[in-house]
Amino acid sequence: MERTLIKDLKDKIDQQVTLKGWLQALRDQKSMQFLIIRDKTGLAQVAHWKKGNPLLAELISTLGTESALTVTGKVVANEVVKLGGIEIQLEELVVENNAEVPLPFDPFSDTLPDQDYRLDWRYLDLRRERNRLIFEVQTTLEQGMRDYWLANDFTEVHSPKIMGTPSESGAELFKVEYFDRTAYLAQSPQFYKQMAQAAGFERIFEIGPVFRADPSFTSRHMTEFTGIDFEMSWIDSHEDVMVFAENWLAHAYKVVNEKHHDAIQEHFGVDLQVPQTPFPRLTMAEAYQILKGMDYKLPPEKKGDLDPGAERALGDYVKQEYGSDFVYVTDWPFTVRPFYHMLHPDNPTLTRSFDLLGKGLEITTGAQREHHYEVLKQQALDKGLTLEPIQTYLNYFRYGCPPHGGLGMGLSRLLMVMLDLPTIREAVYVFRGPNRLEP
RNA sequence: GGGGGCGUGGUGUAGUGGUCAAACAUGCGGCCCUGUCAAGGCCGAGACCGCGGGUUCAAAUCCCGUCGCUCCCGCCA
Repeated sequence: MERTLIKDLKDKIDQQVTLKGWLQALRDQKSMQFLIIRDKTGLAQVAHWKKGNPLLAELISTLGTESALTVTGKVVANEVVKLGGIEIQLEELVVENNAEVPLPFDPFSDTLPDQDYRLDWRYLDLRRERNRLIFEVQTTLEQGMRDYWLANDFTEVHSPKIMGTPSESGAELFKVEYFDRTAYLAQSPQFYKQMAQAAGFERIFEIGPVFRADPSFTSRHMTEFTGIDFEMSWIDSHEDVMVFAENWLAHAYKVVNEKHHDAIQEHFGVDLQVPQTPFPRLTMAEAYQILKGMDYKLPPEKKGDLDPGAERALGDYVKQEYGSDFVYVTDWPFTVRPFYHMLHPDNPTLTRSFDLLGKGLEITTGAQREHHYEVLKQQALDKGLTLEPIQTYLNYFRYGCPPHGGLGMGLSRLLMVMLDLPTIREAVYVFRGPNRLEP
């Protein structure tokens, strides 16, 4: 029999239906049994009169909560039932998969175990509607991003994640055995994005895994995460990238808002708003002035850079001054940026680069890239790199590479910002950290 | 990698030198009551207080080490 979703039961009064879902609660009484069934669309009460089928009653008594069930019965309107005034009179029950008793923890309890313990039993934690919503939002968010890219002539690429040479610094790379030699997991698709520019793709994006061997124990770091990257040719400066990015992000927010606004409000207490464009922009020099005015003291060794506290302070500042959750911080010193960021023609100590902060959290780094072979080589040397290992990359700039720029964004960090999540471990399907390889 | 905090039944907590062979909530088992619906009532099982060492007449409680978790910093998305 065709499955009926719980949300559609109200249209099936006096009909026989089949529900498929989990046993949320069992109230096993003397003459009656009540099974609360949950599917993705809601909860429904199933009633069973024990004397009508004593054998079935016995089976029901053995069920553990969270068992996976198929239930068939007649839908009746009954105003006594507090759950929507509807119940199913049980006729048939198939136990698809009984749940052992006791559960490692009850996902629907008022008090939840520590998050680390819940990560051990991630699939149970994900049964909570709130957690499923995060990934429904993520799906819609990515769809909104893709819509916008596709409408603007972007091509999707999938770059390799196994690399033969440590590309940038090499400090945070995972080594893997590769037959009889060593390979590395990609810590960024950066070089391959730029290869597509040299290839004449003009505009490309990639959503894919990124690996960082950072032993970071914070609420916003992972050793494997999903990177959202795009790169575009024929730009005049990093400003072109920022303009595209803010409109792209606003579109993605709009799509999410249209589909999930009320659910997000209900589960996260966030009244989601589509961000106003353009986002405020602060040069690093301006950011320093603002921090000074706020009496925020940066550690002296952070010269030219921002620490997380400074980022939070700037986030507060733009919220107050501009009512914006987002702010671009631009024109970072070359000393704190990678060698391939383009320098400002009128001030070669600064780069044509930007970070995007969302509610004071760094979610994006972007820049115009240096596309002149000789200049790029010199910048690499200035950073103390040897050219030989990156020669394949440098070659992209020898035979007609257009000016270009782009950015990289952390998908889970964006979700943290969007849904006000306290830790990235909630924003990712399965968390990977220095001490977490399971599940 | 550096610094702080925490580690008590399945889970969440209380207890910070003796009155703790450890309490409460929830969950679990049994019984009672009941068309239940945040169900209620009674009874019961379940923790050598992360692990190892030390101080003390006495340690869940203090000290040292160790492991785990967590937060902040560094690093970044």
